[in-house]
Amino acid sequence: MTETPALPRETYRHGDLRQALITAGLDLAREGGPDAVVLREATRRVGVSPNAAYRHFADRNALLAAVSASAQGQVADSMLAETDADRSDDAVADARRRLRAVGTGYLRFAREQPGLFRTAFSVPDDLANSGSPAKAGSAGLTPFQILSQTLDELEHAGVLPAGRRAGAELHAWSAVHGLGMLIIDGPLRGLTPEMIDGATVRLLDMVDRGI
Amino acid sequence: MTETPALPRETYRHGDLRQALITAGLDLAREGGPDAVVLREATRRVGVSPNAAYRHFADRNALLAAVSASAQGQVADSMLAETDADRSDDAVADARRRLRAVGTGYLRFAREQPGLFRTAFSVPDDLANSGSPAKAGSAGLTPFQILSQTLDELEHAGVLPAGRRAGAELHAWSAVHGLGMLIIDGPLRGLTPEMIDGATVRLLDMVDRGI
DNA sequence: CCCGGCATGTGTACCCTGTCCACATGGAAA
DNA sequence: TTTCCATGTGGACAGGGTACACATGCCGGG
Repeated sequence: MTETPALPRETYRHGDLRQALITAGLDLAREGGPDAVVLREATRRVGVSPNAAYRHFADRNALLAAVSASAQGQVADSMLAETDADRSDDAVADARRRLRAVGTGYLRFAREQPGLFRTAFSVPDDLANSGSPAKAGSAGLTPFQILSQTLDELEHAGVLPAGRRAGAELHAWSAVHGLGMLIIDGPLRGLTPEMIDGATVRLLDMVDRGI
Repeated sequence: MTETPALPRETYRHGDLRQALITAGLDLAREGGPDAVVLREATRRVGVSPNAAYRHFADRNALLAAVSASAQGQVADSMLAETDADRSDDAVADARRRLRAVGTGYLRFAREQPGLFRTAFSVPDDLANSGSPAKAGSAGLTPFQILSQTLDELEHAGVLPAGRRAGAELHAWSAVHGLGMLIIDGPLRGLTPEMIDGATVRLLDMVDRGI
């Protein structure tokens, strides 16, 4: 952010080409999803030759992975943005409300930033990396970690039976993620925002009842 | 299937180039997902010049859409393959079992044919087309139609309250589809088949409880 | 303070892909 | 039989990923 893009730079070295490429990649992803993250275009926007990228990323896929991780950080922010920090004296209601908020934030991001959302989750990943700092949002937590914490609260509040706690991330995430995908480029495109809101609420009802 | 691929054909006309290209596209998709559906490669495998494809498809995207629809037909077959036709005298148990079977078949396909699964659902679609014959399996039903019928049974059996029937496709599908995506290239890759089986069962539990 | 090495960028080149245009061919309808 | 047009072919162009050789100048050791 310290230099003017697409203008010839003063110094031979760029300063932080790696981050600049990721930022450019995020712009591309926002506009057109993962396929739009084109290595040559990213370097062009940064004002650097195409091959310069190879000093910082093994190949296009490595760049895309970095962009994807960064997008996941934005998802994390969106998830937390929906939660209100103040707690009532009803731990059960709090915990359930919080799970809904996290899901709502997740789906809001999917709707508002479909390109970034697809990019965030279209790169093959691994559970082992689900806590990688590269995927964390401003709060330092990755989407998976946020969900995990929320489920922990649910368990402590006694809403989620201990026997169902293990792997619960999976189920909650599946439901919400699936709806996100179906809304973005599945058969649910074209629904009005109101209809999507309704579907979101009812899907979260299902999770609330079923988890 | 009537001609030998990659061999020079006898006649000037191909016979059914359109279908041959779709078949080749399915092979490509099976091996590498939607991105692997490369127009030139498909024509190459069929033994035809690249431009010949343009007599049958407006562009690469149209080919991909046709391949995707065909893949959805295979998903439909997989969903039905899991259901056993015989009914007991317990309509409630039957209906619930059938919903599980449909979900299981869907997820089995995702695991066994990840490339085709991704291809089936990576093409932007519309609810209005969810019943298009191009997406139907051998039984003449599309995945969406199969799910709808199953939910109708659930409602008739009294398991699904009438007030929750509308849009229930959405929620059931979301949950199962989300798990499929997470298994294929989300953070759940690398789980053993047993773990995936367990996750599948428990996810279907959640749907069963929550829908 | 200077200098040399190595990280970082550049240029050139190759192959692959999608797609446009002009042209060829031959099966079928008149 | 003749003609027409649906179907294929060939050539060409732009854009993309990436390998290889080369350039540059920042930085640490003398």
